[in-house]
Amino acid sequence: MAKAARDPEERIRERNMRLIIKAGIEIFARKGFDGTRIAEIAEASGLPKANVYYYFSSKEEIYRAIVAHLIASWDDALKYISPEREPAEAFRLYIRAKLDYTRKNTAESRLFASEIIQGARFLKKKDRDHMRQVTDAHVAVVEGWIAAGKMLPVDPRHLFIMLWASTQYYADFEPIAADGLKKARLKAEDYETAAITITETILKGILPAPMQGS
Amino acid sequence: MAKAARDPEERIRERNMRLIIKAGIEIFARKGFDGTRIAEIAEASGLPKANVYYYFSSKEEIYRAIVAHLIASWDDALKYISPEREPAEAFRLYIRAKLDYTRKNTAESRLFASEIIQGARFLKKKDRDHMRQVTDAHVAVVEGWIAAGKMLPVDPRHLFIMLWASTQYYADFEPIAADGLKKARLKAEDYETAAITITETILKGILPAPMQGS
DNA sequence: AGGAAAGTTGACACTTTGGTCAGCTTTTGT
DNA sequence: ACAAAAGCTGACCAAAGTGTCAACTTTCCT
Repeated sequence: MAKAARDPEERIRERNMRLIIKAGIEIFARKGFDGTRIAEIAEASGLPKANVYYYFSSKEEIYRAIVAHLIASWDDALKYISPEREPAEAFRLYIRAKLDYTRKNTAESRLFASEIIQGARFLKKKDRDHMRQVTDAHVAVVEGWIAAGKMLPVDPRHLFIMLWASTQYYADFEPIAADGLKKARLKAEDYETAAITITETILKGILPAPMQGS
Repeated sequence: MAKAARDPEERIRERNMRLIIKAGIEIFARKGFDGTRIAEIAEASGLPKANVYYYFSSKEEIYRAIVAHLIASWDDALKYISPEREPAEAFRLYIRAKLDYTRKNTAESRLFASEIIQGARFLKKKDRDHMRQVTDAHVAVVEGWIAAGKMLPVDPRHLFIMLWASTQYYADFEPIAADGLKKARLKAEDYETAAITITETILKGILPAPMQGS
């Protein structure tokens, strides 16, 4: 009897939890875990504080729910790095996808950055293992390409770090990026130019020089 | 009479302020502005809380003192990007200097990152203008190199962002960088490999292909 | 030596915060 | 229609936070 549940039309719960999570992402991203007040999340989601506590039993629970959700998106862009593809195409797509994600999910990206800077206190070992595994798999693909002579011998792990760094910077450090580009705020076209610059530069850096005898 | 001061041997004041600032950098970096408690800074610096308030009248004053100090170091590595140098040499030195700084001043680097992610609330207009000016000057140098055919036509502003991003990532996001490299913690040698990979990749990406007639 | 300036600090006042709860209203299945 | 389940919330703590202060000790200059 403890199991019985009300499946159909569980809309209220869903909607309110979504509101809370959404507000939480925004505020946790800007204030970090310790700096975030639940009252603020409540206000931002238009619910009384006690109502927030009706759905989540603590601040940590809200935060964990969000972080857990973020991990899932780690893999998404990496899927383009697959052995059947040519390296040039693969990296081109990867860079675009990553920039696209950060542009459209600025708050999530910042929240993740914030969590890491603050010492990755809420990243469970399981999550980190998962990320490591995914990375390992893609490192292997790159090593394959290098062995096949399709890429210059670059350290694949540092290469991935360069890509993560370059693609996240625009969203995570927008004030600095915008200042650097002499814009008030970043727009889609800036991300477009970024994609082109990063792609061209990195590709020239890792692909064998074209038309060259041995 | 308000001017009279005790110049010689003002050691106590200096020493205690240094202790407070040092502890503050560490804790602000990890917790952000809102997340930091003064009691924590007091404990970390070995002083009673009331003594901290004897030197600084508020949390914000400590924070501002630290941020102001950080701005000064923004220029340091950029000095290598100077017109008399060859681009290859300039970028090589710049990348090394920046990585070196972040490795040796991890907490400062993270504090700065944290401040930006949290919306650059305490970066004064004056500071941002200064950073912008410094950037502009170096963009001009790169444009000069491009005009002289010493570099491929890259968007200089996005290029600088790539460099900032790649060189800061290791310190700011150490947990992820370490996982990516399959290490428990980053050591000097990892920064060394990073310097090599970044330098080689970027240089190939921005320098004209060697030995090529038109 | 001795008085003034600088430094120190436990205790206190006041505010904010995370989290609880009892009782209310709404929704839902029958 | 109606009772049970789900949802809602104002009012309330205890704990933790920021900042103050009056009284004490140390350091410094002459």
